[in-house]
Amino acid sequence: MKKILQQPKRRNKSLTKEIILNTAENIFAKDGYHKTSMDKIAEKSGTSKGSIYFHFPSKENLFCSLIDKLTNSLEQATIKKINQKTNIVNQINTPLNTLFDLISKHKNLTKLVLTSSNISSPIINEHIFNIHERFANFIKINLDKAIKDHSITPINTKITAYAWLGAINEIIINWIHNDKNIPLETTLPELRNLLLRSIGLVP
Amino acid sequence: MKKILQQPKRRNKSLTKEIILNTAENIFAKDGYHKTSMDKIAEKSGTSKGSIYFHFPSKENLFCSLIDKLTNSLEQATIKKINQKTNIVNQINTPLNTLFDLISKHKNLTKLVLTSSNISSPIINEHIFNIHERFANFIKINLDKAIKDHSITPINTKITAYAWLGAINEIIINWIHNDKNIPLETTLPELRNLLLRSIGLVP
DNA sequence: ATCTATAGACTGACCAGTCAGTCTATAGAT
DNA sequence: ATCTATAGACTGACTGGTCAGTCTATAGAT
Repeated sequence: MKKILQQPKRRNKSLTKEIILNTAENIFAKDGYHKTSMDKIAEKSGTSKGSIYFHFPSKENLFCSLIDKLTNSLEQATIKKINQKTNIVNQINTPLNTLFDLISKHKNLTKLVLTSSNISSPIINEHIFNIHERFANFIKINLDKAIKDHSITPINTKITAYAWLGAINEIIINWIHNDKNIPLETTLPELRNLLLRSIGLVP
Repeated sequence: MKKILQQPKRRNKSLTKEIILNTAENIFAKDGYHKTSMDKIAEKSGTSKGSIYFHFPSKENLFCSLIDKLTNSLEQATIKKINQKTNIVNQINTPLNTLFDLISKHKNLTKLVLTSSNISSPIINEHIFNIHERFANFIKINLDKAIKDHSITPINTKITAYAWLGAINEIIINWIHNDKNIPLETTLPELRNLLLRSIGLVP
């Protein structure tokens, strides 16, 4: 057996896990899932491959953990805002503002989440699909509420929710792609009006 | 050097190219970009790797050729339909019908085109982005026309076009994922109304 | 004889995941 | 206060496999 001196170990409990997550976040966001190797994450995080596999069972799992972390914070921030507002227009406006604001600050990550459909891993695909479902459901529930209290006329809220989700995604993806430093917020008024009109409200 | 007898060659000019394209289409659609190897395409098509690389310079190029072939036929079919119709409601309804009809018949391929964003290849990403742009532009031009002849009130047609594209995509992706044999057409009336309302028309 | 299409063995790079072993903090015994 | 023993965090060389792309040989057409 070879005997090669190891580097001195860090001793910070699972602060290492946090370091790995943060590094992975950056590299995945920059290079995408397939071009990111576990070796690179180990190198850039100043840890080691063994350490990564000590904290995460697989690359897929690490990736899903990341996506969860991100979408959870998005969801929490948006829910907090929507509950403060009473009328339907503000209920659309305010969370959309919050969403756009957060997204502007996490451009690469958003791209990662929005476009990681074709990773060819059933596990990840299912994960991403569930996130879409969660967000669509969030929209649906709020539309259902609005119908119940007669703020809007009855419509198929499931289809509407998915259509809205897709519309918002596409606007964001397009904005990410053209990084011309135009703030995402400039599209907000038009998009909001579009969404409002689509459920029969006149902005 | 080993000397192993080759199989007899096929002699069909560049019918081979067509065979390769068709086989690749099926495998890419079923397994996704990364899980599809050139060896598998060679094997399943009954040709060889050498033959594939004779007809296509790279895997990326083969994939892009495929996407082009598909989107071109979609675009052609849709354009043909839209030009026949005069009033705005039919101008939305008819091509949407055609689109949904074609998509229903090419479920796997649609999935392939709609979700191949995170392939981590700059060339393919750019290609896909251009296709989005082309489709959005197609919608935009028709909306602009409608504004010009006062069928609808002025709006930001670029944002609207991308929002529509995203909405339609998301509905389709969702339909593909839940393969419960529910025909895609059932979502059509609601989606069409949604789109119409979003530009200020009352269905 | 030359050109074109084809076959498939081969190369080289890359990479997820494993494993045998190392280091360090601390709990409990003395 | 000092001395183990154990747990748990960590290391990086290594393995086994994959796969895009290359190369040489060759069959048939002109």
